[in-house]
Amino acid sequence: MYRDDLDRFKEFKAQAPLITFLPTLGRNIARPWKLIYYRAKKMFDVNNYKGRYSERDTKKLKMYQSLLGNDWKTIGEMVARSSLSVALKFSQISQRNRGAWSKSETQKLIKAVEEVILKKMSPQELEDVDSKLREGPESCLSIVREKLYKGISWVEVEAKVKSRNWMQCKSKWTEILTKRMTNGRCIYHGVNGLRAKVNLIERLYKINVEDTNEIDWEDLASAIGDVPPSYVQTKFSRLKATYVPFWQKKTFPEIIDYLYETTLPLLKEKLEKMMEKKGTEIQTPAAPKQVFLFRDIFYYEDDSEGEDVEKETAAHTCSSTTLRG
DNA sequence: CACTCATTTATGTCGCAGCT
DNA sequence: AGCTGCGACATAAATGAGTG
Repeated sequence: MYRDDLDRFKEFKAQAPLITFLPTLGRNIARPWKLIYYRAKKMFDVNNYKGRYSERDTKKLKMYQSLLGNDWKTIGEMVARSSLSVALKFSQISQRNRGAWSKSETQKLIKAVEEVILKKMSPQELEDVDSKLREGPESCLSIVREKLYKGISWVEVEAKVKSRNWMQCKSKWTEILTKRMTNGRCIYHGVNGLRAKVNLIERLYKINVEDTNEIDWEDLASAIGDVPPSYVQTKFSRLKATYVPFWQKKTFPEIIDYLYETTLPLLKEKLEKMMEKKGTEIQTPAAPKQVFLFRDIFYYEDDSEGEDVEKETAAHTCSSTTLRG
């Protein structure tokens, strides 16, 4: 709903002065006036929404920063960007690595995430961890699912990893986590991938919501398997972009309808063909686990490429499944 | 070897909370 | 009251893998 207002807003952008428009807007949005105001302000900022930085912009930015320090406001004006944008961009380019993650960087990341998560736990929980540790050397430390991807302070992680900025860290972590949560199974590959897509579309159609932000991705994840919610989001984004023409001009329900009516049959057909050919070896998506063993997530061997590193001893609590059809 | 689709990486925006 | 910080998101771009 906020989205719609935004669009409405944009149309007015050219003609109506902010003052006359604001009260009208606020009336039918269920948000504090303050938030509306700041939102609006951003929207009316001509230096916002400028897309990617060109080489030249980047250079200029670097130069101005070395001249002016972190005076983002001024710098923003000079390169015609919002101060926010400029500050973020700088954190991304300043003396940081780019490209593929090295092994040691990855290790550092995992460690950093672990530390940050532990640090954030309540004294109570820490107590538990402690006593568990005392019980036995390799007793089963476990961690609640959500803690693995929610509420992590990425800025802290960035500080520990050093060579990457927080956003890079976050993407990378999602990737690692997805692998480890699914035990390295290729959940979105070949037949499974198709199955997952079909599931996803059907589920989306069924829940019948008006807007993206009403979707419970966590819940939807079971359509694909035991993955973090952000993974599902990415997949949906992809699905939409590859199959729905002009999706940018469509509303959310329109997109879903298109996927359901047009894309779904297509995918199903493909799926059938594939199953004939290769025989059926479909994996039912694994049921989401509420709790994970620490050692299943935070380990430090290189599982970089290749197949899943062998896990010694399946753990008691969680490992029940490797569902094969 | 080019084409297609998946995966990984990069980069911009959103919106709430909390600080000054 | 006005800002700023930052986690959550969305999506673009680059790279890689599979296949006819």
